[in-house]
Amino acid sequence: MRDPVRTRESLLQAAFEEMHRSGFRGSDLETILRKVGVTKGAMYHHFDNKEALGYAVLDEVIAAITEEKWLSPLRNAENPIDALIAIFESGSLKPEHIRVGCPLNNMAQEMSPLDEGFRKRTARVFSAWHGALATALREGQRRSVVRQDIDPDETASFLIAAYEGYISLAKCFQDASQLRGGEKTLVRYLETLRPENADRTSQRRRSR
Amino acid sequence: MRDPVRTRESLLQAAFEEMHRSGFRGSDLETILRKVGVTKGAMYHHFDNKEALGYAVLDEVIAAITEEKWLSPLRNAENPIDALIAIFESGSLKPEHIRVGCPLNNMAQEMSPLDEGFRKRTARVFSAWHGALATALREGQRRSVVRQDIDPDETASFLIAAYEGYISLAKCFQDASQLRGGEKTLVRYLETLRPENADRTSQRRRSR
DNA sequence: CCGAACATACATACTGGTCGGTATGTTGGG
DNA sequence: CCCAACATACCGACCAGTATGTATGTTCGG
Repeated sequence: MRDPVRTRESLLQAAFEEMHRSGFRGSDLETILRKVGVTKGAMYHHFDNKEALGYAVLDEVIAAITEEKWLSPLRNAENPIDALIAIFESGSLKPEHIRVGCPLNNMAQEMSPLDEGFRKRTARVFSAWHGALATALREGQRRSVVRQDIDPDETASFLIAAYEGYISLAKCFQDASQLRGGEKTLVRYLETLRPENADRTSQRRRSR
Repeated sequence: MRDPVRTRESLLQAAFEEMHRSGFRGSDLETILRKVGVTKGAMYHHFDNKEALGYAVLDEVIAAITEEKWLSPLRNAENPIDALIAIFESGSLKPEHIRVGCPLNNMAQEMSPLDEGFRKRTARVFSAWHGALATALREGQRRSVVRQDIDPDETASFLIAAYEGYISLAKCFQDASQLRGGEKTLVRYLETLRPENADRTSQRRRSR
C-alpha cells in the first residue's frame, strides 16, 4: 500500500507535466498534488520545496527524456546522419506536443535568468546533448560517413539551435506544418553532411 | 507638467523592460510603477489591466523594435544578403542583452500556450518578420543577387528559427561566444545563398 | 475674458484571492 | 515500537484589481 519510490516517481511525473504545460512559476503545487492523489505532507516529505521539485524534474525526468531520444540512439549508431534523420522524422509532432514546446528549452528560457540552479542544470543537459551530437559526428568523420570539412562542435550547436528554434516557432504559430517544414529543412541539411562520393544519391533534390 | 502621452510611453517602456527581464507573469506592476514614478491610478487610467498592458507592449514596443532592426533595413536594401549579414554582425551582444534573450521569443514561449491574445500578437510579429525576409530574398532573386534554387519562405523560416535558437542557447549558457559562433555560422550560410558566379569570392572559407 | 461645470489624469488606501510554506497530527511497515 | 511516510489545517506574503479622493486641464455660457 505504501510505496515511497512510486510516490516520488508519480510526483515527479505529474510535476513534469504541469511544469511542461504552465512553466515552473505558473505551476500550482496543489494541482500537481491533486493529479497524483497525494497531499502536501507527502510532497514536502520527498522534496524540500518547490524549487527542489523543479531541480529533480530537470535532473531526472527531462535528462532521461533527452537520454532516450538523443544520447542513446546516437551512442550506438553506425551512421550519425542516418540516426539523426530517424530521430527527426520520428519527431513526435502531436498537436498537444506542439502547443507546449520542448520541456528543456521551456525551462531554460523561463528560469535561466532568474535562478542559477536551473540555469546550470538546463545548461548541463544541453551540454550533454551537444556532446553526444559532436561525438557522433566526429566518429562519423573517422568512419568517413561524414564530411571531413565540417566542425563537429559547430555543427552540433547549429543543429540544436535550429531544432529548438523550429519548435519555438511551431509552438507560437500552433502549427504542426511549421515544424514539419523545419524538420524537412534540417533533414536536407543533414544530407549535405555526407561525403561527396557517398553511395547515397538522394542528395540535392531541391523542391519548388 | 501633465503629459498623458509621455506617461503612457514611460509606462510602456518600463513594462517592456520589466517583462523582458522577468516575463509577463513574473512582472510586478508595482515595480513598473515605481520605476516610472507613477501610481496605479495612472496605469489603470491608460490600460484596462495587466493583460492590456502586455498586449500594448507587444503591439507597440516589440513590434517597433522588430521594425527598426529587421523590416526597415530589409525594405530598402539593394542586396538582402549583405543587409542580413550587417544585421547579424551589428547584433547587440551586450552581456545584459544575452542574459534576458529575445523579447519577442520570450513572450511567445511564455504566453502562447496560455493566452490566445498573446499568441496571435507574437505570431503576427513573427509573420511580419518572416514576410520581410522572404520578400527581400525574392527580390534578391529577381535582381540575381540570390540563388534561384532556394525557397524564400523556407529560407526565411530557417533563418528565424536558427537565430532564435542561438539566442536561446546563449541565454541558457550565459555566454556571448555561443551567440557569436552562431552568428558566424549563419553568416557563412548566408554566403552560400549568393549565386555561384558571384563577384564576391569570399565564399566557403571554412575555419576550424 | 472669466469662472462655473465637466472631463481627464492622476494619487492613496484597501481588498480578496492565490499559493508556497509550515506546524501538527495520524498511520503503516519493518 | 518507532520512524518513515504520509494527511490536515492553517498561516502569511505577494499582488492584481478596485473604490474613492484630488488636482489639473478644457469647454462654454454670460
